[in-house]
Amino acid sequence: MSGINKVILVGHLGKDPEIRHLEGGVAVASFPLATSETFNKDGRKVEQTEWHNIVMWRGLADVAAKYLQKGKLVYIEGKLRTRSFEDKEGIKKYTTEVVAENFTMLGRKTDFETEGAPRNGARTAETDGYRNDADDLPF
Amino acid sequence: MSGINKVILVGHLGKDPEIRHLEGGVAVASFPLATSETFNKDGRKVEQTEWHNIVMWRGLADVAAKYLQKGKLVYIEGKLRTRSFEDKEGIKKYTTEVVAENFTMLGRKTDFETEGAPRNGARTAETDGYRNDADDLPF
Amino acid sequence: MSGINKVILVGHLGKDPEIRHLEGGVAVASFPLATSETFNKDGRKVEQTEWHNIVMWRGLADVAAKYLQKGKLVYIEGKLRTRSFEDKEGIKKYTTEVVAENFTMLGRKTDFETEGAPRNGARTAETDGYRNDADDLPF
Amino acid sequence: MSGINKVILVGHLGKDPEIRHLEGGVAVASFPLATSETFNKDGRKVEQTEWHNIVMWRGLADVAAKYLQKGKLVYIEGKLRTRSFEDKEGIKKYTTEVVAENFTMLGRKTDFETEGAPRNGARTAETDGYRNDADDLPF
DNA sequence: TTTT
DNA sequence: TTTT
Repeated sequence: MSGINKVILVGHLGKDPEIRHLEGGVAVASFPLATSETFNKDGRKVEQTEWHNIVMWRGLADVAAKYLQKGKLVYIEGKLRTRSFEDKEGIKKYTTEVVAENFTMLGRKTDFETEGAPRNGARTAETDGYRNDADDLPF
Repeated sequence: MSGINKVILVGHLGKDPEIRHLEGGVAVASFPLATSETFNKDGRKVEQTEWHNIVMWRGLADVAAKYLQKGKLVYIEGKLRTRSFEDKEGIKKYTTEVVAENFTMLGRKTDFETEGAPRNGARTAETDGYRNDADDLPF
Repeated sequence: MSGINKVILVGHLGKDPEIRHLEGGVAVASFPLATSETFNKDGRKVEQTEWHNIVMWRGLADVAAKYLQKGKLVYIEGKLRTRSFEDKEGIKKYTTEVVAENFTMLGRKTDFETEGAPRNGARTAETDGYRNDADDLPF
Repeated sequence: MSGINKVILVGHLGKDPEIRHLEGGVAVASFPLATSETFNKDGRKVEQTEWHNIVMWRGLADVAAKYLQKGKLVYIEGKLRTRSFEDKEGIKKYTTEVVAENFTMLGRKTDFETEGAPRNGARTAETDGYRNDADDLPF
């Protein structure tokens, strides 16, 4: 039976998205996202930051490349996926990623403006609330 | 600023929960959870299963120990947490876990009955929809 | 700026879906869904049931018509939408509905078999985890 | 069996929270929240705003009274609840509300500063990521 | 490596 | 009635 595998994050990009193109031309964007939590410990405020590896495919990767940047606040919805790989020493390791299915930019209007984009009315419908229509992801 | 780090899963336990008690008596339960996704690939049905490491603390661990079992269908809400550890060879590795904040059992009523529990009206409010009231988790 | 409007429900259908076709042929399915919550009140178990009006459009409505039935357990993801209408006395009233964006059937395999469907391997990828690809909904 | 009834919203307050105290002293805060969605219709950008009635109880209401204000951007998690009431003409009507279980403020640091609060370091752990510990709500 |  |  089918199950549910859903992740909801609101956080800041730790770096600009890194874009790769697979053989066949499929675009893949990836970047780290920080979600911080503040709580009281013995009367002192403590901040705990969790880092997530975000991966975006195809059309979503293109939009990410265009609008997401280090420091931006973003809402991301996706699913968990753990895959194995071999490091340089040939040791098998595992990594868990959040494969994004859609994202929405949060924050001030100026936050949506990028270097390469016009400063007036640059934001399109696709920038906020972009939904991946490619559910035929290769995994 | 604070962010959001939320995971929502519906899946089946791959094993009975494993219960440990830390020095101080704090209970920790852990078990693998499978979420399956079925999709069409070239006209054939393909099932993809993702495995998640679930961790429950304190009161939630106690309830898990009492009611959760291999094969049960459960809804879990929690957050992502990646931690490092050294394997037996002393190699540093990372693992990502879902730290559960509450869970709800899904499925038939008979699914809530366990070996050790009475067969009549055994299910209490705590079994379905248990919420962790210990937000002072040690991480 | 764009926001987030998301609803996640797991519950049982109170009735079979009711299917209508708008002028233009667009299919709309609607049905009530019950989500129950059990809690302790003064030592006694009390069950509280909340009823939700679910609406599905286009392809999702077709799948609902085919597979969803009174009593089935289903996971639904969607968004809130409040609209006004006039009752028979001409009094303006409001109703809040959950416009589903995708759903997944939960429960036993036999629960996925319907009257009109073959009893062997009838379940297709579309039955569980159907995602609405029509984001151009008329509202 | 227990179900899931969960709402996740990110939006702006349409008004300051309105605080009432029930007999017994229980605090209740309520306010409208707007979630906007932008999409393309025939090449033109169209914005659709949905309004939600948010209700917060007890400790959560107190925190809301202290920190939430008209215009603020906030993440809210809660559940749906439909209740009936009689309007001034004695006509029975229904209203659906989102009973918040926790909220997190989003946006710039200056957005967390209120009239009555000191401008330096005013924000405490409670302002972002407040979780309602009173699950014994009166409904 | 983000943000407050 | 919010925000962009």
